[in-house]
Amino acid sequence: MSDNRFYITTPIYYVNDVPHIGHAYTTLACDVMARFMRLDGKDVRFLTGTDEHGQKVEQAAANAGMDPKAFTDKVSQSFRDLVPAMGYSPDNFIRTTEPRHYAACQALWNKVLAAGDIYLGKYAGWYSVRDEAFYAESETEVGPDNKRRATASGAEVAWVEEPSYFFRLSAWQDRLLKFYEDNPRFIAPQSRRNEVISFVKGGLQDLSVSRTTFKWGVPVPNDPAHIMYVWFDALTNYITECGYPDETAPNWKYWPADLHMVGKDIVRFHTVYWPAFLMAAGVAPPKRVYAHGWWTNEGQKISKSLGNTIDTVALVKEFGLDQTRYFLMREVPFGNDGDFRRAAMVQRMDSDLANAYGNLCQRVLSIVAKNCGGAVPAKGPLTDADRPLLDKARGALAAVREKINEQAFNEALTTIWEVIGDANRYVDAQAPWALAKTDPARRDHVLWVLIETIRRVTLLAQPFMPGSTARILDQLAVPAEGRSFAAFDREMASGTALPAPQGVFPRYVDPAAPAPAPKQARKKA
RNA sequence: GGGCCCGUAGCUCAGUUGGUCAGAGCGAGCCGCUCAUAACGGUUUGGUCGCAGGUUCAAGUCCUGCCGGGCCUACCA
Repeated sequence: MSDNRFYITTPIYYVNDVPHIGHAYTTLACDVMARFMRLDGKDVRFLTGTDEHGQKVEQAAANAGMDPKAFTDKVSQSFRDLVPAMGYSPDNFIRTTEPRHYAACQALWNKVLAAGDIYLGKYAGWYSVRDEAFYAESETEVGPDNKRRATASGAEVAWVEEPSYFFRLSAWQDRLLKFYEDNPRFIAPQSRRNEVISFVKGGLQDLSVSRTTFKWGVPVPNDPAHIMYVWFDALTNYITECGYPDETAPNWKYWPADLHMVGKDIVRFHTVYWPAFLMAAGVAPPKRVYAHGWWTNEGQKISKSLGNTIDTVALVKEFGLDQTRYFLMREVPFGNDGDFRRAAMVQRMDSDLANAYGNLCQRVLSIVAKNCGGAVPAKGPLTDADRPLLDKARGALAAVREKINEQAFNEALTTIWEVIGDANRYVDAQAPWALAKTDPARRDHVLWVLIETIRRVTLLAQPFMPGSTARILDQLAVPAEGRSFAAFDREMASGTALPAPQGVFPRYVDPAAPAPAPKQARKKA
């Protein structure tokens, strides 16, 4: 709709899971987007939440001797706790157990039904409770214990026959392909887009969208023996938030979403089923779905059975919040799988943050504090030595914005750090400590250029590291209203009093031994 | 079986539509500086651009085959 609005969502997380780096990563990417867009003057809506329905939850609640709602109230808390722990800034945290969500699901269902794209049939097949999915017989195999399991997931399956409502997905193949073609940005990255198109071209089968084997979910209108398929329920949260079906609701202005951020495992639900549901109901599909990759841990796949899951909160505790956020966004080209290595984490923390950025701030600010009376020094005439640095800093906003619009977070950070690198080189080349004796006015001017450059890169780094950058901006005496991108070109005013500088990015301190790390720590693995 | 992606310096990766494309960062060695969080800067580090062919005046950059890694999907059953 209005290009001044920006609506971004995380998937809603299944409460039966324990939060891990996958959840944290998806939400972090959204948080960076949301913060950037807010700073860039957009009217942002950033939504995250939890998916609380389904047979697994029903069973888990029963096992715990609890009512499902009470149970989900409890287990969803760990996801809500992640918000402050990771510094996320969602505008709302939605839960599928909210009454308004039931209303939205049922309204969407009725629309699709009225359009003739939902019909009652019968489903028979091998069903896995754990996977919440039906499998073709060929997708299962009988193990030595005589139990049949899904080949892909290893989950036990049972033969189930039940009446079921179906979504007429088979009728949407051509319209979906047309939609993909007309909206080349809809699926990202490109490789995922290729996969989805290839999948849809391979033919689509009607989709079972209701279950009668359990109760914990949204009842099908006028046929409460049926509970809606979890994905029909879950995906709808994105429009529930906007007030659906009330298209006069205050939040409806945010729809269609600008970006659904998802992990690569749930691309299909978001790029095939979801736009088909919406188009069937006469609702505009979202503008873009970005499927990011997975993390491995020191080169190994992460799995619960291996016990090598990564607890992001523990990372924050050891390395710091902004350091962790920076690493996750910087280390890997967004969209690719990434490998978490402690050595790399420490490397980033020390080289990029402490040495390059933190030390730049510290060295410049301490010269200013000692030589310029603790105030922003006087700007003098610009020379050819100053212009390349200042020009690059000035151009960085547009460059970073371009990267952010493509979710190229690592490239956005690279762009910022190029300026930081140039600034460090500029310090050495200009040697303000030498100028102190020969040309104090020039010295002041050089320091002004540096402070101005630090201000700009720090403004741009805010979405990634909100806490640390706020502290640096405090040290630059940049007022709150000077921290949005609207103020990007508002230069530092000479004479402004500055507080005493303080280090913001410490180097990593090994809590164990003071012994230096072995030099060739990672030769082979 | 079909499809998609990838394999470039020790490590992580950039390399548009073929012709300074053989690069960056990190690590390591050497040198310099001293404002700073022993931080910063300069410089070096000599990679058959997975392998083998082909197209072209010219190919990491296009084509074919092969090897290796990842992913989507199908089926044999």
